[in-house]
Amino acid sequence: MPELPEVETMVRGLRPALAGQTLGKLVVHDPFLLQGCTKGGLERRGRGAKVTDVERRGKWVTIALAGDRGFIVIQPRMTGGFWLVSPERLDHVRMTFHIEGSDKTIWFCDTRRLGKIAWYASPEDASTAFDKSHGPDALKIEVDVLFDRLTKTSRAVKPALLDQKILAGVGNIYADETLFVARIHPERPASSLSRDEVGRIHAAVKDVLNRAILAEGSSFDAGYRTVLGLEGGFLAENAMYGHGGEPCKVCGTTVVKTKIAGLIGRPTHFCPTCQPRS
DNA sequence: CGGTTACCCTGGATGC
DNA sequence: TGCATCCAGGGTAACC
Repeated sequence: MPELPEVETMVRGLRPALAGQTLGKLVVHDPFLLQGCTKGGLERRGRGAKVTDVERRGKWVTIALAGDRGFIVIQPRMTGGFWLVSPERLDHVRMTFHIEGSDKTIWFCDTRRLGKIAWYASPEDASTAFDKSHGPDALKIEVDVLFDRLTKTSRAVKPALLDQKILAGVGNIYADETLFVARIHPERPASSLSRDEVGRIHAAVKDVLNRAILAEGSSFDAGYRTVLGLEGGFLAENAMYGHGGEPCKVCGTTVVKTKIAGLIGRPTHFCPTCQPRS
């Protein structure tokens, strides 16, 4: 579930609760999610550690510990999320942080167990790992850089937008909304985009992501919730995801829900009139 | 090498 | 009711 706006919302909720606090203990409930560390090792690093900061990098949540305690990276992927209030499903709890000197607990839950929890010795090590698989953040990338990166590939523009190596943070919901706002067909070869078209994508991606952050992300079914267990409101105002078969809010044409090459199992929504192929 | 697909995992919704 | 199938916000390994 979580894309950039959901992860940003999580971090904004987590930071005041965690940053500056000391962990009485950290408990790994499901070692399956661990990558490059063990339950015992991570719990030992966490015990008595002071949290210096909580940040977002792309769709990663990073938790910096003081001194030599290292740097924790959590990838929520499809169904991961943090709770400052008791989660609805205790059987989906994968890790908990316990604040020293209080009875406060922060839960990390992940229904489908596709999320990852990694530990790095230093922020630099984590940055190296991040940079290997990610391009510039979608909220910070400059238009000329986006043009160079997008037009280097012959893939369709939608899978290119979802490729974290091109830019970091865009996921399926916001890729569809971005291309609708930019009036670009999702199957347009990325290499065929003009400067003007990439300029529209550049403006749209920031507009869409910032509006989604203001709405605290997108919630449907039993998926993503804020750290307080509330639903994000973006799907009440967006035009594409979840609106297949409905009239386009701009022109009234029926919104198409389909699958496109390069994106197995992921739906793509677009308006054939607002987003012509040519 | 670049593009595309299979697969990781779980549970809710839908269909027979 | 019970069982099979499909679907889902992400990402990576393997394939062609």
